[in-house]
Amino acid sequence: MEESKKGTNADINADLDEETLFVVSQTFKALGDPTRIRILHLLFHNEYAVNGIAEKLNLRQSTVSHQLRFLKNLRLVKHRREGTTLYYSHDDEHVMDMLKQTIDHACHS
Amino acid sequence: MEESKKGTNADINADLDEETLFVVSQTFKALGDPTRIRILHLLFHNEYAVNGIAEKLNLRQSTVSHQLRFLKNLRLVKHRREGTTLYYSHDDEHVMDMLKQTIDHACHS
DNA sequence: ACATAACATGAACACATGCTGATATATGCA
DNA sequence: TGCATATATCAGCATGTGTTCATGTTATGT
Repeated sequence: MEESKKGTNADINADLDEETLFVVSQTFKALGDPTRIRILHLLFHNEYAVNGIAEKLNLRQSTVSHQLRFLKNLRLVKHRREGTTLYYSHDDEHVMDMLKQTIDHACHS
Repeated sequence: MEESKKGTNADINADLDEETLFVVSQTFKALGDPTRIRILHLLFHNEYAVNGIAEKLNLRQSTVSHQLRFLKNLRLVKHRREGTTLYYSHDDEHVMDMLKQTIDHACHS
C-alpha cells in the first residue's frame, strides 16, 4: 500500500473525521449504560414487549421506553406491532457480538 | 446443558450480576467519548508522550492526563518512563480490536 | 539546592445523562 | 363514542462527566 486508500476503509493512520468520531462514540455510549446493557442482553435471543422488559428487569415503563428510543435511534433495536403491543428485538449483529464478547471477557473467562 | 453452567462462561440467558454489569459498562463508557477515542486511535501503532498526544490532537496537557488516568484505571493503556517523560501505549488488544472494527463499520465500509 | 521539564492532581464550572411522575398518543373493542 | 391497554413523550430533578486553570509532584541537570 503506497498511497493512502482514503475512504475505502478505516484508515487507521489518518485523523478521524468528525462524523466517524460521532457515530463511533455514540455507538459505544449506547453500550456504556447498565440499563441499556441489561435491555440488550435480554433481547439477545427473544423479542419482548416494553412492559415485558420493564417487568423482567424491574424498571419503570417510561425508563424502558426512553432507553428503547435511544437504542432505536442508533438502529440497535427494531420493533414490530401487534395490536397495541410493540415487540422489540435487536437489530445490529455487530454490536450484539461486541456486547457478548465483552460480557464473556468480563465474566472472568 | 441441563443445569446452568454458572460462572464458567457468559451465561447469556442468566441475569447479569452487578459486577459484570459494572465492568462491561465501564469498558464501553471508556470508548464512548470522542477525546478518548482519538487518544486510543492515536495509540494504535505507536507510543506517545503525554505532551505528544496533546500536540497531535490539539488538547490541553491536563485534559490528556485526566483521560489517560481514566484509561489506565481500566488497563486500556500502560506507560513506560524515560527520564521525566512517560510514553503511553495501548494495553488491551480486545478493546483495540473492537474500536478498530467499529471505526471500520462507521466509515461506511 | 535550585531551576526546569514533564506530568499528575484538585476544585470549579458548564453541560450531559438517566430516572421519575404526569400526561399524551395510539390501538382495539364494546 | 367511550373506555381500557400499551407505549411514547414531557418537564424537572439529581447525578455524572469533560474541560480548564491553578497548583502539586517527580525526575533531570547544573
